[in-house]
Amino acid sequence: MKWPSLRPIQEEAIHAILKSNADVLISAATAAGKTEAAFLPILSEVHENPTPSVQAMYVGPLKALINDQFGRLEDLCQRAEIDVHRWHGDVDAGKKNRLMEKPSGVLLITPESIESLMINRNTRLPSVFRGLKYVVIDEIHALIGNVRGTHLRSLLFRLRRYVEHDFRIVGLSATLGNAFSDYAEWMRPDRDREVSLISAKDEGKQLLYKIHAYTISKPDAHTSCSADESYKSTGAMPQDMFRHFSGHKNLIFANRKSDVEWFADELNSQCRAKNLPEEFLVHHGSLSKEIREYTEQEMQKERPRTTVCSSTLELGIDIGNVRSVGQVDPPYSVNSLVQRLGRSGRKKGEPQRMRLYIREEDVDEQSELTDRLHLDLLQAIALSELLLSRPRWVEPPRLVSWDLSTLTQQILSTLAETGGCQAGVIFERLCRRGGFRSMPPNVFSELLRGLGKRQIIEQMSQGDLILAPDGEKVVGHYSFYSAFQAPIEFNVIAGSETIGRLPVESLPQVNDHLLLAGRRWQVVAIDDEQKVILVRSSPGKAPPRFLPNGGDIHERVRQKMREVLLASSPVSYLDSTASRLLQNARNAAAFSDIAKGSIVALSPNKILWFTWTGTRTQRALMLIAEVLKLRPVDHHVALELACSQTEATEKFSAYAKSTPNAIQLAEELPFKHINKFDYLVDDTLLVQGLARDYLDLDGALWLIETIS
DNA sequence: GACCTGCTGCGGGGTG
Repeated sequence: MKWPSLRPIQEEAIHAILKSNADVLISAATAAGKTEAAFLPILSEVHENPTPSVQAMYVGPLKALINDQFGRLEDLCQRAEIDVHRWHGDVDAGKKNRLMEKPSGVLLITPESIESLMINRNTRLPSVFRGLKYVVIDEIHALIGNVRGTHLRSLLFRLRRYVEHDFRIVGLSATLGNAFSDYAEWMRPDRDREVSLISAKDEGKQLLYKIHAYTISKPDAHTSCSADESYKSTGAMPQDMFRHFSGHKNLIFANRKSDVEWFADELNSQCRAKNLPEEFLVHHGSLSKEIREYTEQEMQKERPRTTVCSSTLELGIDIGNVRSVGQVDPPYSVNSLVQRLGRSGRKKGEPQRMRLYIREEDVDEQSELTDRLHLDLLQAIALSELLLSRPRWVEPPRLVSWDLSTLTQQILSTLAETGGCQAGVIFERLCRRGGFRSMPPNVFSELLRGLGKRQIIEQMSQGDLILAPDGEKVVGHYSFYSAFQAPIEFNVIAGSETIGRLPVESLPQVNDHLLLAGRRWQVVAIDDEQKVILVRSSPGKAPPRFLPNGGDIHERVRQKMREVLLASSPVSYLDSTASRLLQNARNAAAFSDIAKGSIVALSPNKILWFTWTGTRTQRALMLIAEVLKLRPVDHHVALELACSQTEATEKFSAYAKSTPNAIQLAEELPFKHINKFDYLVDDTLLVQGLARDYLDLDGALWLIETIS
């Protein structure tokens, strides 16, 4: 390959893989040569001991990533005469059939396609995977701690049945943080193999970092101004963004797809006003594949281009050398801030550049206390402080203990794989020796009974369980293969071009204006049958609507926000507005005694309880306050309660003394169906899972103790 | 208060 030398992580990986029997985790920035680090030793071994079977399997979270890696691995493998195959939804059936008939070499695949193999190609599995020695999991941080990771882990355990000798796992990631043990636990719950860690040294890159703040006037409650109106009052922010980013190659991340569209349009309007070519592109998950690929290709060229994007460009898709990264509004985790920052300054000697843009409401003495604390700015500073701290802290993955939705999917899949099976055998494969180790046998039986009651599965006279006709329908539909829930969407089409998709729950009306793919449209017609929205070009503009879908914020981030608020030292990377707003927030905090106690009385019958805690604990507190009939309002870092301080303290203490239990509390949740297959599970079981994974009662009780 | 991801088999029509 004409490389002058190997990188240190590549040399280390060769030793770890060839000279030991351990599983391996490789942690290094994107484009640091992780794929080669894993595959150089693996391919050497495959080359020396060829067998008529797939010998190494690469699992990637994105089709685009698999396509990228396919090219690179083909280059490496050609000379060694090792076959490389890819398998995902866009690969044609002929190629798939050929692999099934003559399995060999390296297979690149998605978790969902492994699921489809289990169901549709089960008779071929022994010959295809008999000689499997290595499973390489790319971007492993994107899979651990969510249902997709639980799914993949279960599939890998199921696959072991077809493998002659147990395979080793090599995980690749750019942000492991200090959570090595969580990853090791995920990979080897039985600790039957060592897991060794190989991580690239911090290169000590120069970092240019700035937070810009803007005040926008609060939408007037009396004129009931729509959410769209607030977009119009962002003031000097788009102009500054244009000055900071035009003429170079950059990425600007926004938290919402509607913001991506809005800011791309604002920035391109400025190009037009200045008679410059439009240089701002868009990238997010509701755009058509063609438009996303166009943006990815444009970013690889030399021309100055800035892409406004959602988290789609956080993962390893190759988008060339990015000069600086922008971020509109504070992100939600240190993890994602690290990933985003890491997209800039990849060239040797280039600094990393990050600009955060924070929108804060204009406030005065009369404004609500929570508004006067400028919580978005505080969150941005808190995340920045955690990002800049050494050693750096990032959120550890949360290993979900009772994913009943994905277990249900795996039960149905096992029945399809085997054509019928004893309950005990399923329990053995999926739970006792599978991915769902913490599942007690009695809960598993109850889950099966629930599926029987719903006529999804049935028991034959000899005792074997099989799929009932309704179960066959669930498994037979192509949407079965993924463990995660996806919304129903309408395609947006202009002429013969598919632009993107919009969720059925928030469709526009005919004649409405719409921004999508960085262009302005008007809706011509909506076809409910075909699920199609026809649009044509039009000068009017309105941001598109997508579904809100809140995620979790870690408690450490909220604690850091409190620390920043109660400190008095200046923060070095703020612009003048941000400094002024931080000082105002600190003054408001001092004036309202937030430092002294966590409860602030707003009126005789209204208090704010500052909890500064993570989403799971806050959720539990909200539910408890509901149960206590305190009419709570969630301000994220605080609870607003309709009572006096004495009443709140008394009621919460009494609750804490009543030996509360998490399951009873979970029963109070208004919506219990969170994940894809929850509709096949009895509520009595779901609340047990929710009590473990969705609410943090212990954290809530601990906070209650601090106020009583 | 948010973002992202994935999947099949078949019929119809065009091309070599």
